[in-house]
Amino acid sequence: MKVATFNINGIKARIHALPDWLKSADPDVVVLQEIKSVDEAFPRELFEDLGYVVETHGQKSFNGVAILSKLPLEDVTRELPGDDEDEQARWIEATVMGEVPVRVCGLYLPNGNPAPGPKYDYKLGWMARLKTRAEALLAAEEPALMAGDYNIIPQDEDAARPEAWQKDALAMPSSRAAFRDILNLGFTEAFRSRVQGPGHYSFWDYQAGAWQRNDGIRIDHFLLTPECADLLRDCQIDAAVRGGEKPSDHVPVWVELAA
DNA sequence: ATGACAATCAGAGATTGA
Repeated sequence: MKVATFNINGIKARIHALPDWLKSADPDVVVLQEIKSVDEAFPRELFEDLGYVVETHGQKSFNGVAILSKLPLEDVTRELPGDDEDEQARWIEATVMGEVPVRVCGLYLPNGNPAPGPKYDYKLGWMARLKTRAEALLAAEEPALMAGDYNIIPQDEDAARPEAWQKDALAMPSSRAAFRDILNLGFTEAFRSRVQGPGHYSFWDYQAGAWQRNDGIRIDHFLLTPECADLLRDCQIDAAVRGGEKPSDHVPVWVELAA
């Protein structure tokens, strides 16, 4: 079973690029971030025609997440628990009924800039709620994963120019520590469990020719429970998608899971 | 230190992003 994450930076703007990638990569499940659309405006038929079940958690203008799946989904939920006041659409989860059922959580973690400030406080608060949900996933002792745009550069090797990010909410020591606080509960970061070393990125800014200069950062991640890590067969970044027609600034990252 | 670029909503330019 191939599960992917892709921050598409607007479904309307990716109406060609996303189906094109789905046809070539043929993932069974995709979690999308930044659909930037309300549920009613999401072009679900486009993906249903490609064989996907569509579950969205949309919002006007900003944020918004979704799950596309060729396998049946059960128990879809759309809120990260812990703050009833939080109006931002950044979380969706469902159980994918494959050969082995897998709980798949799709997340769009807050950017947090400028830091310090209220947006950074929101990021850290959101990560504290994420940790609580992560603990519950571990306690269930079942295959589960949390995938999406974490807006975290885990280590200096995950940026082409780490010095440029030192004071940024994506790479500050307190941001990295909050990420490790979750990882260290017992999750496997899928990509780093299989690939070592610098030069692997999932985002390149639209500005200043970042793609052409390979000035990227790696901020889209998969965290697997131990039971899910047992199933991990591969994890790759589809970097070439960034060079396509009218691309998102992020590219897809995917895992292959097998019993 | 700033802006570069893109998307959204709206119907110009502000806001957001990373």
